[in-house]
Amino acid sequence: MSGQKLITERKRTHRCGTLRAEHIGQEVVVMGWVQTYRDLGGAVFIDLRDRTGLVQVVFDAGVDEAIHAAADKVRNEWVIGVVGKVRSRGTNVNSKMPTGEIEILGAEIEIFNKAETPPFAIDDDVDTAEEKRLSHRYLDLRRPKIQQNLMLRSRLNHVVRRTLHELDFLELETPFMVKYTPGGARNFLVPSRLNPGNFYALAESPQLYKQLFMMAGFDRYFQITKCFRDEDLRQDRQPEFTQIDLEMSFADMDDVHQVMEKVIGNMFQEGIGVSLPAKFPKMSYDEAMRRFGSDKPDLRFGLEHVVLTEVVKAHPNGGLPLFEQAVAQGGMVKAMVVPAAHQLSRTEVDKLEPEAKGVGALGLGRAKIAEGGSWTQSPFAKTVSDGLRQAINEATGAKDGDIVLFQFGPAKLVHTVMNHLRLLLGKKLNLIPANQWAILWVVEFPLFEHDEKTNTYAAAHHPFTSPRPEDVDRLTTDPGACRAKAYDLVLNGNEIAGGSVRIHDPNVQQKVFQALGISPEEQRAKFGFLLDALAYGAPPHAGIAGGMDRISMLLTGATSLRDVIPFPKTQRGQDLMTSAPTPVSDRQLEELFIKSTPPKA
RNA sequence: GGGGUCGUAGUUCAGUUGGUUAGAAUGCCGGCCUGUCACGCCGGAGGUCGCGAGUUCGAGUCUCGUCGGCCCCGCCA
Repeated sequence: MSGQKLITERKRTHRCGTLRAEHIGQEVVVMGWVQTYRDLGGAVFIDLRDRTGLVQVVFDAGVDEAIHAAADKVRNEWVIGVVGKVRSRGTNVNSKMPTGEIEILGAEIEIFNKAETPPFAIDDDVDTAEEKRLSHRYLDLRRPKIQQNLMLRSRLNHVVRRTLHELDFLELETPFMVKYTPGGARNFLVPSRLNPGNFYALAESPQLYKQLFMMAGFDRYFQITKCFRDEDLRQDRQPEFTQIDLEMSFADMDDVHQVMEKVIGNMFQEGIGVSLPAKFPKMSYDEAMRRFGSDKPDLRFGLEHVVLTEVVKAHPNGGLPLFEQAVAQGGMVKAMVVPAAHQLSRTEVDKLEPEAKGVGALGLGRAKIAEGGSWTQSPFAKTVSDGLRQAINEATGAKDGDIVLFQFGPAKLVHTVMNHLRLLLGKKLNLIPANQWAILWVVEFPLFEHDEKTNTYAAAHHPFTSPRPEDVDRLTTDPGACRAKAYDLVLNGNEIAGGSVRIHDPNVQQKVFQALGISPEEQRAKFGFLLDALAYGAPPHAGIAGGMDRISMLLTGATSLRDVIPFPKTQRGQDLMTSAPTPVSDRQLEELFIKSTPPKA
């Protein structure tokens, strides 16, 4: 009853979850793991599991005493093979199982392997601590839901490859071990034994290499590839992650958008049967910040922001000195209306204040609109002038019973806090509809970000991003006002792709470097090879990189990246199964000419 | 670097004001049972209360530290 005969001679004929009424009468060979066994004395029922699902096998003592005795010993998670005839369950159909119309009458059983009792049940319903799941990831990966996630991801990979091949893209590879360049995300470093004291960096992205492919004439490149960033982890951030990376020559922004719309559209259609619009709507960065305080707005619900800066300016001495002060200092004032219908209580509003403070706010201004448009439950109620109050009511559209939340101060902080509050209330008030997909391009990003402390500019995307043609002259006069030919793809409030048109004109590139304060020596040291390549005949080119993990997460309905990555790291970047990273021996370090000086415990 | 939260049986959790032998469900082991599919019934085993100090006559419970999981801010060109 045990051995390997089913493997060497009989071979598997079907996968468990695929059997249906049409197979009735056939003798089948199935193999898998024991999900559950139900021993009724004279009959043993076993639900056998493989990646396609479950099928019930019955071992009947009345039919075959010996096989029943063998099946009687089987336990959960044992790996077995079964030969038997598919038969109807008659009146005992289980409508909850896709295979519930049929069962296999076991005629032969082979036990490939016994199993220890698993530390947690292999079941989607079991709410096991993440720590336990990750330390026994090979068991966690047996759970049907995560298997379905990874099977969907496999299909998505296939769809991406097929779509891009159809569009004449070449799948080309780039190195993981690359030159270290400062700026941007922290790099993981790899010591070079052959070059003592020198290090490679693990690639943050294939960015420079894919541009070099364009300069080499490959015209259209793509790759589904790992990227590495040594930054802190989040629910939607892992230190190694997968990008759908592509680049195309003789292309402008719209060409990249069309390709990506096709790729994402096919992923939705073939992955989960959802049709997205052929073209995705566009929104400018400025509009996104103004209306939502975020460059990745979730358009599935309202609670839009209203900028009141101009309203405050138009009502000098309006009785809200804090608002006026913020405006006078170059800041902004924003409001958000929570309609009366949501019945947000005073206590609930009070609870928002610590939330706002948690993301940097000094406080949370609020007012409840009473009959006739007056304000109550508000620190501003007594001082605000009738004129300013009415103007704010009008600008925000706030009506009787509505609650208005305010923030004022530096624009960046106001946006951050109001965005946080909007997302928080969206969840709290159940405003986010299920099964809805809000996708859009966010375009016209600033080319540079200004650093207040050092009064310098940094590349908002990366230093090879092309400014809009009409902004090229401003590179030297007013860098802060330059807009980039850069774009992000946003789905339900998640950034799922980002890219840009690249600079192919060495003169423009020089101006950008100047604006960034990167000296010619520094340019050579960091990007010499790319500048050389630009000088040898670079085609106009543009590209984008999509976050495969995040896209998979959204399409599977998972709430964490860890549910679509087979072997993820914890928040501290550890692999609980292998316990990586670990110390290494002094001898290994010596060989690499490295000294390690971890802080003492 | 900072904030929040959690850690008790294999698992998920409960555990009162600090007070007898730390409980439940499920899983596991044994027995019975031929139509179960959350099978049922009977019986049994199973605990460094994350770890270390401290307070106390007495700590799962209070204090401090530490380790780890998760969420967030900073960070992620």
